[in-house]
This record gives sequence, C-alpha cells and structure tokens, in this order.
Amino acid sequence: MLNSEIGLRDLVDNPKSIFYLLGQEDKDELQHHISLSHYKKNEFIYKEGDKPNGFLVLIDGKVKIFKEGVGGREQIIRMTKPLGLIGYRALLGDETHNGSAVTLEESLVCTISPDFIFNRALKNTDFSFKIIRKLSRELGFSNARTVTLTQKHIRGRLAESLILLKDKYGFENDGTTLKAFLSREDIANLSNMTTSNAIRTLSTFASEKVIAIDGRKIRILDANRLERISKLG
Amino acid sequence: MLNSEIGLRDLVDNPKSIFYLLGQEDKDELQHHISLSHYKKNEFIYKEGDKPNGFLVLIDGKVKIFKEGVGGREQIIRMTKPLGLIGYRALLGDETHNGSAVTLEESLVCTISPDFIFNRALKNTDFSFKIIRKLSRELGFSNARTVTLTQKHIRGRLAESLILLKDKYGFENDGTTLKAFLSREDIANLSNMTTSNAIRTLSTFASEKVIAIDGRKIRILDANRLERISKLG
DNA sequence: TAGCTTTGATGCTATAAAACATACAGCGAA
DNA sequence: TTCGCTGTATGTTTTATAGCATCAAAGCTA
Repeated sequence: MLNSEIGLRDLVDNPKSIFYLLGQEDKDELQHHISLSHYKKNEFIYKEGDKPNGFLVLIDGKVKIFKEGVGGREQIIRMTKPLGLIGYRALLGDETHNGSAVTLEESLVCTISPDFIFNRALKNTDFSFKIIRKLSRELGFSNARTVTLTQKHIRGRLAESLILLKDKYGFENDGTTLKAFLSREDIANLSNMTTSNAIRTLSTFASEKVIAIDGRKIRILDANRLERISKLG
Repeated sequence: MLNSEIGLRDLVDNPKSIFYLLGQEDKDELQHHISLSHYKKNEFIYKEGDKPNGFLVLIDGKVKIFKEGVGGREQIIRMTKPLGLIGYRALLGDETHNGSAVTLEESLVCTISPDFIFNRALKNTDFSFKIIRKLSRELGFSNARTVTLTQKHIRGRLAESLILLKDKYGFENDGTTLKAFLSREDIANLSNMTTSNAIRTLSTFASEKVIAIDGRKIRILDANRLERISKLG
C-alpha cells in the first residue's frame, strides 16, 4: 500500500515540481491533460524502443531507468524519486525511448499529454528554460558518469554509487541507513560490475567499517572515507 | 591557413545553424553580440572548471571536448564540426565547464554573448525548442555512449569510434578515407583505451583488411564488417 | 510443512586489457 | 651533423575483474 508523502496535488503546488511555475490558467488546463497510473514493484513503465506516449512524472515510489548493453547486461542510467521526470528525454527529442523504466517499488506515475507539453507548457519561456536547465545538468551528469564508470576501479565505482543513492534518496531517521533497498544485482547494474563483485566489494567495505550491511539495508558509517574511495578511483 | 567552406555568414544564413530560424530583427541584433576568435592547432578554448563566458559556435576547424578522469587520463566526450556548438551545456545549465575544449586543427570560433542568448534567443520559443531537442538528443547519445564504452570490448569500442568519426566528418573524395586525422592518442581517448591498445587494434583491423592505415590517414575498406564488430561488442 | 526459487556470499580460474619495456622513424634545434 | 623529442609500433608481464561453480539463507507457493 502506498503511503505517499507526495500526492497528485504536488504536481502543481510543490515548488520542486517543474509545473510549479506555470500560471494558474495553465495549471487549470493541465488537469484536463493528465492521467494517473499505478504500478506494482518491478513493473515496466516503458521499454527501450517504445514510442513515448506522454510526459511522465513520478508521484510516488522509485523507478530505475536502464539500458541493455552487450549480451543483455543492463546499465542503470539514473533513478527517480517523487516529482522526478521519466522518459521526457525521448519525448522532447522526438525519439523512441533509449532505455527502459522499471519500478523498484510500488509506484504512482502521472502522464501528461504531449499536446499539453508542446502546445502549452513549452510556449511558456520560463518552463522551456527550466527544461533546458534540467537537460543541461543531466547531460553534464551523464558525461561525468561515462568517465567515472569507464575509468574508476571497482571500489571507486561502488563507492560512487552508494554516494549517488545517498544524494538521491537520503537517509532513514537514524541518519545512516540508506533510504533505498536495492538488490545486489541492481547495485551491480548501477556500478557497472557483476553481481558477484558488487557483493564481494560490499563485504569488503563492511569489513573495513566503511559501511554496515544487513540484508538490503546499507548503513554508511564513514561517509568521508567513502568519498575518498570514490575520488581515488 | 584556413580555407573555410563555412564562414561567419553561415551563422544566420545556413539552415544547419541553430540561429537560422531567428527573425530578421533578432539576426540583426545578433551581429552586435558576437566576436570571433582564431585558434591554432591544439589550443585550449576553455578548460574544465572554467566559467562559461559565452555561447560558442565553431565556424571552421575541428574541436574535441574531453573530460579528465582518474590519473589525468582523458576521455573524449564528443567532437565538433563547423556550425556545431561548443560549451553551451555549461552556459545553459548555469554550471562551470565539466570538460575541456581543444582544437584538433586550426579553428575559428564565434562567441555569442550570454545576454543575447538568455534575453533574446531563448525568448523565442522556436529557438528554445530547438535547443531542447538538441540537448535531448545529445543526452540520448551520451547515455548510449556510457553503455558501449563500459560494456563493449576493445575491438567493439574502436570500431564504434571509427564509425563515429565517419558519421561526424565523412570521407574524402575517394569515399573511403576518413576526413579526420587524429593522433593514435586521441583515437585511444575517444575509445576508452590506452594508446598502445589503439595502435595494436588498428593494426589488427588493418591486417584483417577492415581498414587501411597510412600514418594518420585511415581508410575504411569494409564498413559492414566494422559495423558488425561494433555491434557485436 | 516441504519443496522450489531467488538472493546473497565466497572461492577459483581464465582472460582482457593495462602497464611496462624497447625500438625506431621523423623532425626541429643546437 | 648529432641530439633530443614526439609519435608510432610491438613484445612481455602483471593485474583487475568477469565468469563460473558451489553453498547457505531467505522467501514463496503449493
């Protein structure tokens, strides 16, 4: 059962939403162009090669976007949290999806019609500008990822992924437990390594007291050290 | 000496230029916001960490954009041809440059003031939209690169790079010689491998009659086979 | 509950690619 | 001319990590 901190209302009310800056008239119009979909854990929202059918905003849950590579091996490109955008790149680029989106937990996704986006939202230069800024930053992130995933060694890549998870989802109330419970396979796919090596390296980090592991719960004990491992490569 | 096929005039006259769709009034105004810089081969246009000081368009020459990774090892993120944009991501994302730009040959670069871009061009929704489309596609490209550079084996990565060069710069009049004369080191940095391995693998391709090498001149003899090597990983 | 499947953990082996070493050709400077 | 310097080429060694096998524990389901 979803116990959402964020509801559909936040789509226009929450300053973190990209639609927050629209005028009231556009916000009212928006209501006529949205639909809401519910997904169970591990369900596909779209698949690589699909034609985008809308501008998607995650309302609640967690979603991974990944690409299939050589031999079907998947690389997680990014992960989304509530009010994050999904599949907008393909829609705005007028291309098919170049990655697949799968829920990591039960999720709520809001679909906004392409018509509203292209004929209404993007006519607003503030909105366009916000999209441009978002795309620019994500491109910067992607370029940086390309370099770290190719050049860092396995420990550095794993450390970077853990920091990424921390930055994206934050901690539980205890201030150390990551608020994301991924399988070892997903952690591996995020870090460009095999599942075995993800497990092995997590164990090593635990034995070095950098993290503590309890099933899928990961506690970061020494964030500075983790940062150093990541920087060092 | 530059013998440019493309001149400053093309900035507004050439349909391939991003400024082509501006209205005449904006085009006239643009003239007051540009300056032209000349660079010799292997000169820095900007460095990683620099604050962007304008929206740059390559008028003539070739430029590589690369990021420094672990131990100063460089990864070429992309390359530009005339009328291509340079460093626009950082400007539009309001960030510092996350990569460096260096000329591969003598080049001419046009700088457009941020003021014109933000207060004039981006107020035009068609222009904004074109930028959005460009960023979206480049982001798709970057994501795809991340996967291939991490997952493909050395032969696949090199084959992909050669195809990339072909797609970007095309062939000489003979229809087989790549119109880009990179050092082995640059080819290696484009393909995420060491210089030794780039040289070795190029030699192997040559012995397999997939390509022919004569110094920096590379002729693609069997494009289909190259494509297969790239796809196979 | 038992049996099946999935996930996590660990050791071993094979191998791709980096690192290192060396050689040589071309080129500009002294 | 000789001396370095840079770029290219190639052989050898070392190392990181993928791949595989095995086992334990947990979770599911019939």
